[in-house]
Amino acid sequence: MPPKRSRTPKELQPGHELDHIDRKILDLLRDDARMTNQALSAALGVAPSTCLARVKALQQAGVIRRFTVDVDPRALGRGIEALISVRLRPGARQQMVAFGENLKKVPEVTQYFFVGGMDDFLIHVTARDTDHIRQFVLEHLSADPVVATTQTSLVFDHVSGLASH
Amino acid sequence: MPPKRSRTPKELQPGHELDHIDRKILDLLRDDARMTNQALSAALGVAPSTCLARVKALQQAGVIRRFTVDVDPRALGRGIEALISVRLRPGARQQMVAFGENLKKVPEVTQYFFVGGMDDFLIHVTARDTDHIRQFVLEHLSADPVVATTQTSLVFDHVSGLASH
DNA sequence: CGATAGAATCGAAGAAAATTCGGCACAGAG
DNA sequence: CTCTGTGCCGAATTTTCTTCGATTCTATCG
Repeated sequence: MPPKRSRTPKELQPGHELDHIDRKILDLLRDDARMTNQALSAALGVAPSTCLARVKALQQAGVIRRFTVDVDPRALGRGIEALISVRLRPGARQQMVAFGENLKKVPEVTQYFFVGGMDDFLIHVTARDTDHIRQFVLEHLSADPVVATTQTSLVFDHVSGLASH
Repeated sequence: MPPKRSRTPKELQPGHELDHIDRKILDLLRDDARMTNQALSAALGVAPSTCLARVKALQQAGVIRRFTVDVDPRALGRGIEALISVRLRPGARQQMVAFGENLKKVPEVTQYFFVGGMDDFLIHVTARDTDHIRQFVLEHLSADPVVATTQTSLVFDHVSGLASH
């Protein structure tokens, strides 16, 4: 029998209140998700088995969406970052979801926001150089008929993964 | 003797070229950083010990900056997100670094960008409700003498943690 | 072409950690 | 007070991690 992988729900289960131990777990795992369960339980003052059950419950409830790694973009040959504001054509507002789905498949896109206000999307991209960014805008944005306007800003510094107590 | 924790350099070491195996490691760990070393090595077709050495080298070289968890903000009572553009006073451009440092300490701030273009900063915040956002802007931005203008946009959808092949 | 030094990989053994599970303690309901 | 459900504990089991010497690969040099 294959080792059954416990299914993590995509959606956050409602009604899952977090106590101070849960919050401390999240805080510690945010800093180091590879911390051993023993070290975690010791820092919390509970038994390892209890701690493990907590973490599993947090995953099961969708509080922890996933464990991941923070990779330096420069190591992947993406030394430059940009933020691109995109406004869609007024008539194409129904294709916003589809537009977002397409963005997920583009390797240069690391994250994007669907926002209210003047613009519709804000896209965060990583690239080799400015030419690479220009190529991305031309190929994936300007060429798309639903896109009305774009505005690109270079990122000089990006700080992420901050605590949320 | 306490188990000495191998120090991970803050800065990316130059000259660390990634081969296709390294890239696959990063891809797989991005999806599930808690994947066992055995499963990882099996997916790569190398021995567990080799795989472990690779991962350690990637950490040591600063390619992997850290292992972390993706937590649903709603679980922490932060059901609403916003992006806030900030322009600083022309005379206070030297205090930009200090401004960023202060942002790191504010719990509502999950990430921020220091950008070129019309605005100087773009801040991503999570909050309980719109009043909470308004309070954040008043307390941490409008009240700061170096801040010239702000513009807040609500986030309807946020997709992050995309692959970067 | 062949030799050699260096680096990377492998495999197995020992150490450490995760996981399971039966029992216990506590809180709330009846 | 008793019952019941929930969460916690801790030891035994299973799995995984980690180390290390031997081997293979690779690129350079004679």
